Amino acid sequence: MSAKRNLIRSGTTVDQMVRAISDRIVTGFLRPGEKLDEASLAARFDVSRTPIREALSRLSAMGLVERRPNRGATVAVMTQEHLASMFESMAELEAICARFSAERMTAGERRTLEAEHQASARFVQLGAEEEYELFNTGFHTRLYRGAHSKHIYELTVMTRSRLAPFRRAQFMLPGRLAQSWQEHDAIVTAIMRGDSTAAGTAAKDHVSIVSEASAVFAIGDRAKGKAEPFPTSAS
Amino acid sequence: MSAKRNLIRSGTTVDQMVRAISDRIVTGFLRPGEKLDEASLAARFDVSRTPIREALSRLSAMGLVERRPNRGATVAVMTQEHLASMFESMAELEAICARFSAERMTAGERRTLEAEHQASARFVQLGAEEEYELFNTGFHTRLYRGAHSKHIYELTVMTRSRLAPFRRAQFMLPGRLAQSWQEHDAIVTAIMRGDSTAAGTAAKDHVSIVSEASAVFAIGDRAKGKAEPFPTSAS
DNA sequence: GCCGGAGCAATTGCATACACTTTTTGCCTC
DNA sequence: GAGGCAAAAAGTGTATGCAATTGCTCCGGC
Repeated sequence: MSAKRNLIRSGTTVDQMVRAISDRIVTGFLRPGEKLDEASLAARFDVSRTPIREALSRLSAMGLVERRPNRGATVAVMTQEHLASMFESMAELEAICARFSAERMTAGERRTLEAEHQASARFVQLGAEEEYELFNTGFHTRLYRGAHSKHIYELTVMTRSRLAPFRRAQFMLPGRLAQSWQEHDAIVTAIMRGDSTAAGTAAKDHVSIVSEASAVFAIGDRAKGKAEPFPTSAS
Repeated sequence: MSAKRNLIRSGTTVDQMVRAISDRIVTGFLRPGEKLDEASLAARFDVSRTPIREALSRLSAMGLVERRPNRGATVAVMTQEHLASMFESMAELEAICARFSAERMTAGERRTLEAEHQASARFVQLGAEEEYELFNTGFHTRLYRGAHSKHIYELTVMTRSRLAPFRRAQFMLPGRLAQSWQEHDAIVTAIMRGDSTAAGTAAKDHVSIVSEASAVFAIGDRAKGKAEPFPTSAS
């Protein structure tokens, strides 16, 4: 085993490969539609083809790469339509979670949700984007858990993780923090009232706005033709 | 390659293994929580461990088996709560598809949907369960496609496939065929009118009823302990 | 008698070698 | 010169062997 890889402390080799390849995909180092040759990847990361194959399987399940039998794997092409479709799905899923949360959250869950939400106002005042983003993730996770439906939770988390790369830049928009907080407030208020319809609507609107904000960035990124902003390691 | 396996007509070895293992899981031959030893499975099906490993990966992604690093795979335990949660999700997803279909289906899609639906009345009159089940799958698929949202489609199909084993027996209930057709009719009518709210509600109700019907069977099936109804090929 | 650690067996993870499928390239024919 | 077929090359799919991790058992100490 190469000494190099020992330094990258982490779990199994497959996990490392999954991370390594998905990183290169979401950062654009590997372009959509690009062919992923098993042997090359294996050589590139100094492992055998076996863990590469398994990593590609997992990435395929995640939707980051496409695999066709006997024809190898390619980086999944995320068309603008598909991206829109995923945000749309995300809005519907969040709406479901919010509705269910309004109906099913325990008193304790409601208290925690509201408390954390109120606490996050501080980050808005300070303009602490990092911290707010961290809180934001937790807030939504709470919402998903509050639905008390394991499968809905899984679907939602999966969709969110697939959208993650396209959401990164949203808080760079001026005033987005405060607006986000207001939207959260509408959701929390509805949930505290037990008003599932209002909670659903608020959640859907929240995602829709994020969607628009992100789409601008995602597409802007592409359109600008930022083709080579990455360290072309080795080759 | 053993001549035996050549007779089992199908794609790659991994596909066969996925089918074989998932069959044994959904039919109860492999019980929930049971350990899935790679070597044993490989010997059992007369293949090497490699395709078995990949099959287990896929089944894990499907949610049929659980895998822990260095600890092997076990048949996923599907609690009654989780099953209920999945049917609930299915109802919500179908509702979304129906709503979107009511809003977005093209004139052609609407025509086809209605035509096929009307044609299926014949299967009900004849009591042709096999044919109706086949049509039924197509009907729902049309609904999912009609939503014109690739990601929603994927989520819905995925959830449906995970529920498939628990739905098989539903049409064995007396009068279920006619009732199913009536429910479909409500959905189709709403979609033809472009009434998304009504379509969503009708679709949700439809799944809820299927859910109740299936739950009875699923649990009954297990309790009866149908352990050995399968052609134990070889060995 | 119970708890803890070291050694051993069993099983998973990774590497390499071989087989089969697909694709490309070059040659032959029209 | 263009089209098609065939053979080779490239790349995926499967098998097998070895390394590494886990869990168990057995022995020793408290």
